[in-house]
Amino acid sequence: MDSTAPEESDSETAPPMAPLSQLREPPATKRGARTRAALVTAARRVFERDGYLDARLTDITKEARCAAGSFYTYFANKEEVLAAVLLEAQEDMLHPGMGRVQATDDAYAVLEASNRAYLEAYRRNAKLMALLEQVAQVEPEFREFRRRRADAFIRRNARGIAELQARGVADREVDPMTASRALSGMVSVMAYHAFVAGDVRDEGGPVDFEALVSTVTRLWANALRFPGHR
Amino acid sequence: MDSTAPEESDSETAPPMAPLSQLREPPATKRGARTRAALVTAARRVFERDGYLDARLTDITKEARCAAGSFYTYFANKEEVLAAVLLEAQEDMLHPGMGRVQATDDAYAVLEASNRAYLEAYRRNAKLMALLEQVAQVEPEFREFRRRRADAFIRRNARGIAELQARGVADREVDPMTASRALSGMVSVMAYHAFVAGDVRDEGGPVDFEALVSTVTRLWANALRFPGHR
Amino acid sequence: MDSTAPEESDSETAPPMAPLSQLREPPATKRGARTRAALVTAARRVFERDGYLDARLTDITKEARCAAGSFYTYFANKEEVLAAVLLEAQEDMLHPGMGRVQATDDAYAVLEASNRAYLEAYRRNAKLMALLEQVAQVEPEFREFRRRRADAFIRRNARGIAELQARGVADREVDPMTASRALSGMVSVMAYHAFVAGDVRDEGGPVDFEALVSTVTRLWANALRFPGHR
Amino acid sequence: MDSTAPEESDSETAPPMAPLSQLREPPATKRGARTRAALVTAARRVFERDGYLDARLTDITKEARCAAGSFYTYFANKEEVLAAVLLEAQEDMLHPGMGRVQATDDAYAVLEASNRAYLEAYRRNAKLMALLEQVAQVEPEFREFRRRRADAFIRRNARGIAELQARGVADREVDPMTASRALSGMVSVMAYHAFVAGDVRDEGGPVDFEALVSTVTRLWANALRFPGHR
DNA sequence: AATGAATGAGGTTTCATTCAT
DNA sequence: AATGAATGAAACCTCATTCAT
Repeated sequence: MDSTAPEESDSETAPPMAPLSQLREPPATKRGARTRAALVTAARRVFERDGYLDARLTDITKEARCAAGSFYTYFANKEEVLAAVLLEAQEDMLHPGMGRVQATDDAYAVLEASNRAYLEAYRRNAKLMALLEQVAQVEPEFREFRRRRADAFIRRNARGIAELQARGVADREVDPMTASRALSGMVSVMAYHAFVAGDVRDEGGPVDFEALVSTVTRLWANALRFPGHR
Repeated sequence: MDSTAPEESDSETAPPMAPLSQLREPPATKRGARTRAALVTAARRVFERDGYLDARLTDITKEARCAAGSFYTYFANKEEVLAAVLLEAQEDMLHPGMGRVQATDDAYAVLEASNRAYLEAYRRNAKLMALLEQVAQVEPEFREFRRRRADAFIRRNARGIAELQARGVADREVDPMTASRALSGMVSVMAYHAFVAGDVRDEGGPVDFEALVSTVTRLWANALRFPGHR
Repeated sequence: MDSTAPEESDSETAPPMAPLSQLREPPATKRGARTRAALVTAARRVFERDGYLDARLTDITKEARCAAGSFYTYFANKEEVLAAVLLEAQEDMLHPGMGRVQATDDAYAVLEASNRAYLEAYRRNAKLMALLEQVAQVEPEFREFRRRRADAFIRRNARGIAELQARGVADREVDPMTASRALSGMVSVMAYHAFVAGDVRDEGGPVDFEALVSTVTRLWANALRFPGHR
Repeated sequence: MDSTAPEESDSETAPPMAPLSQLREPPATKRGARTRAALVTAARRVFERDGYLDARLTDITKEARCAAGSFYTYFANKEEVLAAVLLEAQEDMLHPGMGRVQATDDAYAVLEASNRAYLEAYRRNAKLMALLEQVAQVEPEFREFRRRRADAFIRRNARGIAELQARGVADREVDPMTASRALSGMVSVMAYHAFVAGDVRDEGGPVDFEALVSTVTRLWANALRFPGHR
């Protein structure tokens, strides 16, 4: 089974990240490719530093060491660079690689591995996740993006839950999609709190990552009434 | 026990909503009070309609049928009216009244009532909650506000969990605060999805409120391993 | 003889402070008189604290503990209160009383006494003088006021110089008015530097008043070639 | 010796006009340089016409035939353009060139030449001097600018006085700095009266420049008791 | 006389986007 | 392709003055 995750979408089948993939054709020359890449990198840095709303296009071009006008050779506006930034990071954000435990039929172990993979990915991309949260509140296009990303996770986990129900491992009373939404949401909220909101908190040192994984997994397993663990 | 809830703050004891309570002295005359009230009402309407960022002060004064300058008789800026709007709605948002089941010792029933009360309050104030989510991404002052609001709920529920653990009704392996954060977060995510994000969803009709309450309650109870229910 | 002074006017004969004397009739009731007085006092305090330009009418009414509207019962605008403030202080600013040495024919002693009186008056009213300098740069009406005030001093001193020339005590080569303008200006510049600009200076402690008087007097006497002193 | 002058600053060694020299990097292109220059010229014209306070930024851009926003490409605000205006005129205001009489040891002739040079420079820049007086009353930064400018003159003259004292040509009883402040101030007051205040005066025709120079020089020489001149 | 709320004109400032070089 | 200056719409905010109680 495949667990976790919050308010996002895009399974492997669905047209991935639809609205954001409408990018113009890639630069023809090498120099063009270099400039474009510099802009994307710069944009990510500026967005993560200043937030989407406070980021000015000139900040980005300045950071990329190119002229203000050059921006428009590659992007139509701020939204479009952000799309490029997210697209570039998408791979890592979407597919929290977890090959290891796949081969077992210990549902609990699989769940735990899955949660760990999700949380690690979240931690790795914390600033980007924070950015996405912000943008989603402001730009409908990205609200949709976030929704699809979340949905992808939720569906995946729902499939896992349904499977476990079939195997008699999970409580059959709950609707798999609803349960998945609730539990995936639970994990994503914890991730947000630990890696985004927690960043700025003075209280408490850094989050105990393993404790987080195990608490979340335990609650999830309990919620589905996994049999006889612990 | 007293359950549920997401990213909010301020118990009955703590200085309620600290940063927002720094209000200037109330208007001295009746007319002043009327104008101020009109502005707050107008602001709420405009904020809910256009969002915080797109709301222009002149829209608010226009809606309140007063001159642009009058705004500044009562508020220093957009933030301050929003504070007033939230303050006015605070009562209802903070204390999802649930007197009924208090007297029972049936933990499950109390939990369910508590969740229902929370979700009802969320639904009643859905637009405001959406607004708060948006503003929290943009204005640190309101991020703090949201955090305190969430914390209040989380603490309250953590106390409930600890109590149940003491009575042997809840799983003693989990840290009450962490579990509360996870489960309260789970409920708030569901509420957000149902009443905020769901508003704009085309798919699916209106959310089945009772199903929501019972699913959430069941997962919560399971997660804490309430004994032998259902 | 009667010395000193800067760029101002109003002798005893000329229509004193013409543009400022157009005040409305005094308040009829006792209460009115009290309010008006409070406003003038408050205005002086606010002007001296914030400067003329930064002083807001509401600051003045607040300081006077009365309503904004009440201001217009007594004054048409900011200029008019300032006129009232200056008028009230005029006596002391214009007639640096110096009776003592009058009876002597020692020109040097008279000159010194006169300078001392002028400088003492300037020091006493330093904040008001600073205010006047500021306003004169901004409001033509008060530029004129300052000019008349200066002229009065200059004319008075010019008469003194002419007299001394007649008695053979002062250099006959210079035009009394021009010399008076130059030397009176010299004293006023020193006063401004010592009591206005000097206020904010960190360097040097407070000005040595007596040294100031004697230097200024010596230069003045020398300039007119008073015979054989010192 | 090197005489004259009032409220000014910055000798050849000191960091010249400190607070105003914090300029951003100059425009990179020719067009940029042209626009910037047009703005400075326009600003000077508008300031001299309307005064600093009444000058609106839009007046300046209109006068410079460019868009309102273009202003901010080169200046952050009104203060900054004024700084540019003053900086551009500084050379002429600060170094009233007078090479001619340098080679003589006739102290009186040198003094007279120095005074003439100062007064000529003042007259040439009369409108700017008036502007500086106004701004100094309003913007602390420019008050400081004026102070430094004056100080430079005063120090220069003080050195001259000290030298003459050493040569036995000037009265040794007075402190050179104080005397310089007084006499330099005297000259600047006369200049202000003749070229700034006098502009708007109806009475009297244009000032007799040579009479002004000679009166001021005579009083100055007398004040320091230059021996047996005439 | 006093009160204090209401008014509204108008300047400043920002910054995404365009465009001439 | 790159440059960087020019554009201008739009929103905020101030505060002297008026006016209804």
